[in-house]
Amino acid sequence: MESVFALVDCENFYVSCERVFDPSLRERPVAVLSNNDGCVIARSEEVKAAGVPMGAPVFKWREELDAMDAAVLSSNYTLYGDMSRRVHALVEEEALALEHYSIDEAFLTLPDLSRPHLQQVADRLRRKILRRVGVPIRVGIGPTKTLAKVADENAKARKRAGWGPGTYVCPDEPEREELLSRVPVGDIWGIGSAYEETLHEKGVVSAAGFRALPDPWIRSEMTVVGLRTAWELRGRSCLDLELVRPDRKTMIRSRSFGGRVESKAGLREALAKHAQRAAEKLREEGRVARGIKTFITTKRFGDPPYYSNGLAASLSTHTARAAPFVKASRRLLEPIYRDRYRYKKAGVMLYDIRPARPHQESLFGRRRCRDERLMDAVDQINRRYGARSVGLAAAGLPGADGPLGRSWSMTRQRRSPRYTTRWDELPVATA
DNA sequence: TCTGGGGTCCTAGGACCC
DNA sequence: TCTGGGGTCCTAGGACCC
Repeated sequence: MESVFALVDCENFYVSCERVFDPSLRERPVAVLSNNDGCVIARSEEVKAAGVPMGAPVFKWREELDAMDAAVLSSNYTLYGDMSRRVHALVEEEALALEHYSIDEAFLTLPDLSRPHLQQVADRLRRKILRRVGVPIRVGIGPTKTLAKVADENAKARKRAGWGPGTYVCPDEPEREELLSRVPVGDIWGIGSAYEETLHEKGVVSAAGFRALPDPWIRSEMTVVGLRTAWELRGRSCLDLELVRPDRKTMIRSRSFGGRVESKAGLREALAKHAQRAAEKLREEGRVARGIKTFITTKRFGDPPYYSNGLAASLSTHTARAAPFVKASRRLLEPIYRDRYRYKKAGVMLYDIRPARPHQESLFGRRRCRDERLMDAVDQINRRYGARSVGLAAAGLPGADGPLGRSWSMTRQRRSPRYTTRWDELPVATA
């Protein structure tokens, strides 16, 4: 059966989740912040209209946000993750097949019906999610993923202009050409700021202009990735649904510091925390890793001089135990650490990851069993009594001031309750 | 004072091998 | 005066995404 692609995109997802459970937010502008409460990563329409960009540092926009009486919230990923699961489950009921593309987006395939018919399907889906989850979605439909994205963008633009409910089906040629001539080239999925600049220099400003470029030029300037995008815009599908998520190849755990860290001891503690968390995550996923890279950086804005460095190593065996990674992170810090820099961020990356095959870790069978039981116990205690109730001393003691002191601590001061995943944080209805 | 965190893919170039 | 022609593997860097 012929099929078409649809993209379901939750509108201002994090803001919408917050508004489901706190109706007072529905009448107010809302911004949701990144970890550390540093940047704005989700904005209600009012906040967008005021010009606050995605990723904007909140301190720079404090006045604007205050002036419009915006609610400024810390992010609550537990809540968003659970809401995302609900949306995906309902969308799946309507789909031939579904790809969980991101926390707030899903690609799906639908039967290739007439355009008015597809429009009905999209509108029905939107009503259903709104009624049963409370989150408004947009739906864009087209013959390829990239054109479904274009349709979704168009649905957004039309809705802002007061023309539609937030659903749109990509038309056939020649109307499609007319639509693409109005899409700025930088708005195409797969064209970021660097390629946008290259294309502008060539005098190409619209999606229609881009897809008309000769293949060899696109291939040489933008690799096969760019070429696929052009073909998709011409209606030839090159990107399939990814029905099973491929196993991850790397895992990064990193954080910016609340303040600045200069001492080696401070960095050591931070890296140990990250290594420990990464190993914990590995165990959660039933995987083991062998490669580890540590990196430290002073950040890029102001505050010179800039320094950034990293170093990688391979352990003697695949593992998911914390201690080898913590030890390695300490060793790898030595050659890259430089005195007198004010470090802003540190992290570890694990690579060479594969599924754990039970009882194959190393020759030291007895030792391994003991360590495995220890890690099981650690995970159980942390699940029961809260994250990081126990851990390695190298990663600092909970609540104690290690070398990192307060500069480490992550601020998340305005997080809303985890309404849907914690019994003690359920919303209360009063009659 | 204050600027997120986590991923993927592709290419070029070097090391090494036969 | 002259520098093979393939391969593979690895890494760094650049591009993109949400």
